[in-house]
Amino acid sequence: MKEENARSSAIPHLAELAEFRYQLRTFLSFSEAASEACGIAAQQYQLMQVIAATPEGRPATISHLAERMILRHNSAVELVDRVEKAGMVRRRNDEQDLRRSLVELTPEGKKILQQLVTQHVQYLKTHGEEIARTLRTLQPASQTEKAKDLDGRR
Amino acid sequence: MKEENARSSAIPHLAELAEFRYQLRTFLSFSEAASEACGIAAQQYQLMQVIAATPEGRPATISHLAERMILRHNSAVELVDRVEKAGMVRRRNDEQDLRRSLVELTPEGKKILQQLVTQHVQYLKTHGEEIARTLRTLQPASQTEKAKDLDGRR
DNA sequence: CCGATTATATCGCCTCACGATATTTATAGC
DNA sequence: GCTATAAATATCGTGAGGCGATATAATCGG
Repeated sequence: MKEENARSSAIPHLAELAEFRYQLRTFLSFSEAASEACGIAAQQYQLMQVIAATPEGRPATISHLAERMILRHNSAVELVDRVEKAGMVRRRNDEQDLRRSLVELTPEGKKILQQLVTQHVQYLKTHGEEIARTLRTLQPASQTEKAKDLDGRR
Repeated sequence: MKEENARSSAIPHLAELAEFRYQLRTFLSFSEAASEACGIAAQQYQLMQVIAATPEGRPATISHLAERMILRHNSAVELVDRVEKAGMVRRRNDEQDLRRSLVELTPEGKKILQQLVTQHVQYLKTHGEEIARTLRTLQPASQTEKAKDLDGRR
Protein backbone atom coordinates (compact mmCIF):
# COMPACT_ATOMS: atom_id res chain seq x y z
CA MET A 1 0.00 0.00 0.00
CA LYS A 2 1.48 3.29 -0.96
CA GLU A 3 0.86 6.56 0.81
CA GLU A 4 0.33 9.37 -1.60
CA ASN A 5 1.93 12.72 -1.16
CA ALA A 6 -0.90 15.22 -0.92
CA ARG A 7 1.03 17.55 -3.19
CA SER A 8 1.89 14.94 -5.77
CA SER A 9 -1.23 12.85 -5.71
CA ALA A 10 -2.69 12.23 -9.11
CA ILE A 11 0.47 13.09 -11.05
CA PRO A 12 2.01 9.86 -12.29
CA HIS A 13 5.80 9.62 -12.41
CA LEU A 14 6.22 12.98 -10.68
CA ALA A 15 8.76 11.63 -8.21
CA GLU A 16 10.86 9.91 -10.85
CA LEU A 17 10.82 12.92 -13.15
CA ALA A 18 11.78 15.27 -10.32
CA GLU A 19 14.57 12.94 -9.31
CA PHE A 20 15.89 12.82 -12.87
CA ARG A 21 15.94 16.59 -13.08
CA TYR A 22 17.72 16.84 -9.74
CA GLN A 23 20.35 14.41 -10.98
CA LEU A 24 20.76 16.52 -14.10
CA ARG A 25 21.15 19.73 -12.11
CA THR A 26 23.73 18.04 -9.92
CA PHE A 27 25.66 16.90 -12.97
CA LEU A 28 25.45 20.31 -14.63
CA SER A 29 26.57 21.94 -11.42
CA PHE A 30 29.58 19.65 -11.32
CA SER A 31 30.28 20.52 -14.93
CA GLU A 32 30.17 24.23 -14.23
CA ALA A 33 32.51 23.91 -11.26
CA ALA A 34 34.96 21.78 -13.25
CA SER A 35 34.93 24.20 -16.19
CA GLU A 36 35.45 27.25 -14.05
CA ALA A 37 38.29 25.54 -12.24
CA CYS A 38 39.89 25.47 -15.71
CA GLY A 39 39.17 29.16 -16.20
CA ILE A 40 36.28 28.86 -18.66
CA ALA A 41 32.49 28.86 -18.49
CA ALA A 42 30.53 25.63 -18.86
CA GLN A 43 29.17 26.67 -22.25
CA GLN A 44 32.68 27.37 -23.46
CA TYR A 45 33.69 23.83 -22.57
CA GLN A 46 30.66 22.52 -24.41
CA LEU A 47 31.59 24.48 -27.50
CA MET A 48 35.10 23.04 -27.43
CA GLN A 49 33.69 19.56 -27.03
CA VAL A 50 31.37 20.03 -29.99
CA ILE A 51 34.29 21.20 -32.12
CA ALA A 52 36.41 18.20 -31.14
CA ALA A 53 33.54 15.80 -31.75
CA THR A 54 32.70 17.15 -35.19
CA PRO A 55 33.31 14.40 -37.74
CA GLU A 56 36.21 14.86 -40.12
CA GLY A 57 34.14 15.55 -43.20
CA ARG A 58 31.97 18.12 -41.46
CA PRO A 59 33.55 21.58 -41.26
CA ALA A 60 33.23 23.25 -37.84
CA THR A 61 31.40 26.32 -39.10
CA ILE A 62 29.50 28.75 -36.91
CA SER A 63 26.25 27.38 -38.30
CA HIS A 64 27.15 23.83 -37.44
CA LEU A 65 28.27 24.78 -33.95
CA ALA A 66 25.06 26.75 -33.40
CA GLU A 67 23.03 23.71 -34.40
CA ARG A 68 24.85 21.31 -32.08
CA MET A 69 24.88 23.82 -29.23
CA ILE A 70 21.19 24.55 -29.84
CA LEU A 71 21.79 28.27 -30.00
CA ARG A 72 20.83 31.01 -32.42
CA HIS A 73 23.56 31.76 -34.92
CA ASN A 74 24.32 35.13 -33.43
CA SER A 75 24.69 33.60 -29.98
CA ALA A 76 27.12 31.07 -31.39
CA VAL A 77 29.17 33.90 -32.87
CA GLU A 78 29.32 35.56 -29.47
CA LEU A 79 30.20 32.32 -27.72
CA VAL A 80 33.03 31.71 -30.19
CA ASP A 81 34.22 35.28 -29.55
CA ARG A 82 34.48 34.58 -25.85
CA VAL A 83 36.21 31.23 -26.25
CA GLU A 84 38.59 32.76 -28.76
CA LYS A 85 39.40 35.55 -26.32
CA ALA A 86 40.13 32.86 -23.71
CA GLY A 87 42.67 31.43 -26.13
CA MET A 88 40.99 28.04 -26.49
CA VAL A 89 39.97 28.27 -30.16
CA ARG A 90 40.80 30.31 -33.24
CA ARG A 91 38.98 31.16 -36.44
CA ARG A 92 40.32 30.21 -39.85
CA ASN A 93 38.91 31.30 -43.17
CA ASP A 94 37.32 28.62 -45.28
CA GLU A 95 39.05 28.83 -48.64
CA GLN A 96 36.19 27.13 -50.46
CA ASP A 97 33.58 29.53 -49.10
CA LEU A 98 34.80 32.90 -47.95
CA ARG A 99 31.62 33.58 -45.99
CA ARG A 100 32.49 30.85 -43.55
CA SER A 101 34.85 30.82 -40.60
CA LEU A 102 36.11 27.48 -39.47
CA VAL A 103 36.66 27.20 -35.75
CA GLU A 104 39.43 24.99 -34.42
CA LEU A 105 40.96 24.24 -31.05
CA THR A 106 44.31 25.72 -30.09
CA PRO A 107 46.89 23.43 -28.44
CA GLU A 108 45.95 25.00 -25.10
CA GLY A 109 42.29 24.35 -25.89
CA LYS A 110 42.99 20.70 -26.64
CA LYS A 111 44.84 20.32 -23.37
CA ILE A 112 42.06 21.84 -21.29
CA LEU A 113 39.40 19.91 -23.17
CA GLN A 114 41.14 16.63 -22.54
CA GLN A 115 41.23 17.34 -18.82
CA LEU A 116 37.56 18.27 -18.72
CA VAL A 117 36.44 15.28 -20.77
CA THR A 118 38.37 12.97 -18.50
CA GLN A 119 36.78 14.48 -15.39
CA HIS A 120 33.30 14.26 -16.88
CA VAL A 121 33.73 10.69 -18.02
CA GLN A 122 34.92 9.86 -14.54
CA TYR A 123 31.85 11.52 -13.05
CA LEU A 124 29.55 9.56 -15.32
CA LYS A 125 31.35 6.32 -14.62
CA THR A 126 30.41 6.92 -11.01
CA HIS A 127 26.94 8.44 -11.37
CA GLY A 128 25.81 7.61 -14.90
CA GLU A 129 24.36 4.27 -14.01
CA GLU A 130 22.11 5.84 -11.38
CA ILE A 131 20.85 8.42 -13.85
CA ALA A 132 20.18 5.68 -16.39
CA ARG A 133 18.26 3.75 -13.76
CA THR A 134 16.04 6.74 -13.00
CA LEU A 135 15.40 7.12 -16.71
CA ARG A 136 14.43 3.47 -16.94
CA THR A 137 11.78 3.97 -14.26
CA LEU A 138 10.05 6.28 -16.73
CA GLN A 139 9.99 3.69 -19.50
CA PRO A 140 6.67 2.09 -20.46
CA ALA A 141 7.26 -1.37 -19.02
CA SER A 142 9.03 -0.48 -15.81
CA GLN A 143 8.23 -1.18 -12.23
CA THR A 144 11.72 -1.54 -10.83
CA GLU A 145 12.77 -1.39 -7.21
CA LYS A 146 13.92 2.16 -7.79
CA ALA A 147 10.52 3.24 -9.04
CA LYS A 148 8.76 1.54 -6.17
CA ASP A 149 11.12 3.28 -3.79
CA LEU A 150 10.51 6.70 -5.23
CA ASP A 151 6.78 6.14 -5.25
CA GLY A 152 6.61 4.51 -1.90
CA ARG A 153 8.68 6.73 0.30
CA ARG A 154 5.99 9.29 1.01
CA MET B 1 39.62 -1.18 -37.23
CA LYS B 2 38.48 2.26 -36.26
CA GLU B 3 39.41 5.48 -37.96
CA GLU B 4 40.21 8.23 -35.51
CA ASN B 5 38.99 11.75 -35.89
CA ALA B 6 42.06 13.96 -36.03
CA ARG B 7 40.34 16.43 -33.69
CA SER B 8 39.23 13.78 -31.21
CA SER B 9 42.16 11.44 -31.36
CA ALA B 10 43.56 10.59 -27.99
CA ILE B 11 40.46 11.63 -26.05
CA PRO B 12 38.63 8.48 -24.99
CA HIS B 13 34.83 8.60 -24.89
CA LEU B 14 34.72 12.06 -26.43
CA ALA B 15 32.08 11.09 -28.97
CA GLU B 16 29.82 9.43 -26.41
CA LEU B 17 30.12 12.30 -23.97
CA ALA B 18 29.41 14.87 -26.68
CA GLU B 19 26.41 12.85 -27.80
CA PHE B 20 25.08 12.67 -24.25
CA ARG B 21 25.36 16.44 -23.83
CA TYR B 22 23.62 17.00 -27.16
CA GLN B 23 20.77 14.76 -26.04
CA LEU B 24 20.56 16.75 -22.82
CA ARG B 25 20.48 20.07 -24.65
CA THR B 26 17.75 18.74 -26.92
CA PHE B 27 15.72 17.62 -23.92
CA LEU B 28 16.23 20.92 -22.09
CA SER B 29 15.27 22.80 -25.22
CA PHE B 30 12.07 20.81 -25.43
CA SER B 31 11.44 21.56 -21.77
CA GLU B 32 11.89 25.27 -22.30
CA ALA B 33 9.53 25.30 -25.26
CA ALA B 34 6.90 23.32 -23.38
CA SER B 35 7.15 25.58 -20.33
CA GLU B 36 6.90 28.76 -22.32
CA ALA B 37 3.92 27.41 -24.19
CA CYS B 38 2.33 27.31 -20.72
CA GLY B 39 3.36 30.88 -20.06
CA ILE B 40 6.22 30.22 -17.63
CA ALA B 41 10.00 29.89 -17.80
CA ALA B 42 11.64 26.48 -17.60
CA GLN B 43 13.11 27.22 -14.16
CA GLN B 44 9.68 28.16 -12.91
CA TYR B 45 8.33 24.79 -13.97
CA GLN B 46 11.23 23.11 -12.21
CA LEU B 47 10.48 24.99 -9.02
CA MET B 48 6.86 23.89 -9.14
CA GLN B 49 7.94 20.31 -9.72
CA VAL B 50 10.29 20.43 -6.75
CA ILE B 51 7.50 21.74 -4.55
CA ALA B 52 5.11 19.02 -5.67
CA ALA B 53 7.75 16.33 -5.18
CA THR B 54 8.71 17.44 -1.69
CA PRO B 55 7.86 14.62 0.73
CA GLU B 56 5.03 15.23 3.16
CA GLY B 57 7.16 15.56 6.25
CA ARG B 58 9.53 18.03 4.63
CA PRO B 59 8.26 21.62 4.61
CA ALA B 60 8.73 23.42 1.29
CA THR B 61 10.82 26.24 2.68
CA ILE B 62 12.94 28.59 0.60
CA SER B 63 16.05 26.85 1.89
CA HIS B 64 14.83 23.45 0.88
CA LEU B 65 13.81 24.68 -2.56
CA ALA B 66 17.18 26.36 -3.02
CA GLU B 67 18.93 23.12 -2.18
CA ARG B 68 16.90 21.00 -4.61
CA MET B 69 17.10 23.63 -7.34
CA ILE B 70 20.83 24.00 -6.72
CA LEU B 71 20.58 27.76 -6.34
CA ARG B 72 21.79 30.28 -3.78
CA HIS B 73 19.14 31.15 -1.25
CA ASN B 74 18.67 34.66 -2.58
CA SER B 75 18.19 33.32 -6.11
CA ALA B 76 15.54 30.95 -4.80
CA VAL B 77 13.76 33.88 -3.19
CA GLU B 78 13.76 35.71 -6.51
CA LEU B 79 12.58 32.65 -8.40
CA VAL B 80 9.70 32.18 -5.96
CA ASP B 81 8.85 35.87 -6.41
CA ARG B 82 8.52 35.40 -10.14
CA VAL B 83 6.50 32.20 -9.92
CA GLU B 84 4.26 33.80 -7.32
CA LYS B 85 3.71 36.77 -9.61
CA ALA B 86 2.75 34.30 -12.35
CA GLY B 87 0.08 32.97 -9.98
CA MET B 88 1.45 29.43 -9.80
CA VAL B 89 2.49 29.39 -6.13
CA ARG B 90 1.85 31.34 -2.96
CA ARG B 91 3.74 31.86 0.28
CA ARG B 92 2.31 30.86 3.64
CA ASN B 93 3.81 31.68 7.01
CA ASP B 94 5.17 28.78 8.98
CA GLU B 95 3.48 28.97 12.35
CA GLN B 96 6.18 26.93 14.06
CA ASP B 97 8.99 29.16 12.84
CA LEU B 98 8.08 32.69 11.85
CA ARG B 99 11.30 33.16 9.91
CA ARG B 100 10.15 30.64 7.36
CA SER B 101 7.82 30.96 4.41
CA LEU B 102 6.25 27.81 3.11
CA VAL B 103 5.68 27.76 -0.61
CA GLU B 104 2.74 25.88 -2.05
CA LEU B 105 1.14 25.43 -5.45
CA THR B 106 -2.06 27.25 -6.33
CA PRO B 107 -4.85 25.29 -8.07
CA GLU B 108 -3.76 26.92 -11.33
CA GLY B 109 -0.18 25.91 -10.59
CA LYS B 110 -1.21 22.30 -10.01
CA LYS B 111 -3.09 22.26 -13.28
CA ILE B 112 -0.18 23.63 -15.31
CA LEU B 113 2.29 21.38 -13.54
CA GLN B 114 0.27 18.31 -14.31
CA GLN B 115 0.24 19.20 -18.00
CA LEU B 116 3.97 19.79 -18.08
CA VAL B 117 4.82 16.62 -16.17
CA THR B 118 2.68 14.61 -18.55
CA GLN B 119 4.40 16.11 -21.57
CA HIS B 120 7.85 15.52 -20.12
CA VAL B 121 7.09 11.95 -19.14
CA GLN B 122 5.84 11.41 -22.66
CA TYR B 123 9.06 12.84 -24.08
CA LEU B 124 11.16 10.57 -21.92
CA LYS B 125 9.07 7.54 -22.76
CA THR B 126 10.08 8.23 -26.34
CA HIS B 127 13.66 9.41 -25.92
CA GLY B 128 14.71 8.31 -22.44
CA GLU B 129 15.85 4.89 -23.50
CA GLU B 130 18.22 6.38 -26.05
CA ILE B 131 19.72 8.70 -23.46
CA ALA B 132 20.13 5.81 -21.05
CA ARG B 133 21.86 3.84 -23.77
CA THR B 134 24.35 6.64 -24.40
CA LEU B 135 25.01 6.78 -20.67
CA ARG B 136 25.64 3.07 -20.62
CA THR B 137 28.33 3.44 -23.28
CA LEU B 138 30.27 5.45 -20.71
CA GLN B 139 30.09 2.74 -18.08
CA PRO B 140 33.23 0.77 -17.21
CA ALA B 141 32.28 -2.54 -18.78
CA SER B 142 30.61 -1.34 -21.93
CA GLN B 143 31.33 -1.93 -25.57
CA THR B 144 27.83 -1.90 -26.97
CA GLU B 145 26.81 -1.47 -30.58
CA LYS B 146 26.01 2.14 -29.83
CA ALA B 147 29.49 2.82 -28.50
CA LYS B 148 31.10 1.10 -31.47
CA ASP B 149 28.95 3.17 -33.77
CA LEU B 150 29.87 6.46 -32.15
CA ASP B 151 33.53 5.57 -32.14
CA GLY B 152 33.60 4.06 -35.57
CA ARG B 153 31.77 6.53 -37.72
CA ARG B 154 34.64 8.91 -38.23
C1' DC C 1 25.43 39.53 -63.99
C1' DC C 2 21.79 40.61 -60.92
C1' DG C 3 18.25 39.27 -57.38
C1' DA C 4 17.78 35.93 -53.81
C1' DT C 5 19.84 33.23 -50.38
C1' DT C 6 23.36 31.96 -47.01
C1' DA C 7 27.02 32.82 -43.45
C1' DT C 8 28.80 35.62 -40.18
C1' DA C 9 28.95 39.74 -37.41
C1' DT C 10 27.17 43.78 -34.53
C1' DC C 11 24.19 46.07 -31.29
C1' DG C 12 20.76 47.06 -27.77
C1' DC C 13 17.78 44.70 -24.70
C1' DC C 14 16.21 41.65 -21.15
C1' DT C 15 16.29 37.82 -18.00
C1' DC C 16 18.26 35.74 -14.27
C1' DA C 17 21.80 34.18 -11.03
C1' DC C 18 25.04 36.02 -7.87
C1' DG C 19 27.56 38.55 -3.89
C1' DA C 20 26.96 41.74 -0.40
C1' DT C 21 24.06 43.36 2.88
C1' DA C 22 19.86 43.93 5.85
C1' DT C 23 16.07 42.38 8.82
C1' DT C 24 13.60 39.32 11.54
C1' DT C 25 13.21 35.30 14.41
C1' DA C 26 15.06 31.40 16.91
C1' DT C 27 18.42 29.31 19.94
C1' DA C 28 22.23 28.56 23.27
C1' DG C 29 24.96 29.94 27.12
C1' DC C 30 24.99 32.16 31.21
C1' DG D 1 15.10 35.78 31.02
C1' DC D 2 18.75 38.18 28.49
C1' DT D 3 22.09 38.61 25.33
C1' DA D 4 25.36 36.83 21.54
C1' DT D 5 25.13 34.02 17.79
C1' DA D 6 23.06 31.62 14.20
C1' DA D 7 19.48 30.79 10.83
C1' DA D 8 15.86 32.08 7.32
C1' DT D 9 14.30 35.20 4.20
C1' DA D 10 14.50 39.49 1.65
C1' DT D 11 16.60 43.52 -1.07
C1' DC D 12 19.66 45.64 -4.25
C1' DG D 13 23.23 46.51 -7.58
C1' DT D 14 26.02 44.05 -10.96
C1' DG D 15 27.33 41.19 -14.76
C1' DA D 16 27.04 37.29 -17.97
C1' DG D 17 24.89 35.54 -21.72
C1' DG D 18 21.16 34.57 -25.08
C1' DC D 19 18.01 36.77 -28.31
C1' DG D 20 15.77 39.73 -32.05
C1' DA D 21 16.70 43.04 -35.36
C1' DT D 22 19.76 44.57 -38.48
C1' DA D 23 24.03 44.84 -41.35
C1' DT D 24 27.60 43.15 -44.47
C1' DA D 25 29.80 40.01 -47.42
C1' DA D 26 29.92 35.99 -50.38
C1' DT D 27 27.60 32.45 -53.16
C1' DC D 28 24.25 30.73 -56.28
C1' DG D 29 20.45 30.39 -59.72
C1' DG D 30 18.47 31.92 -63.79
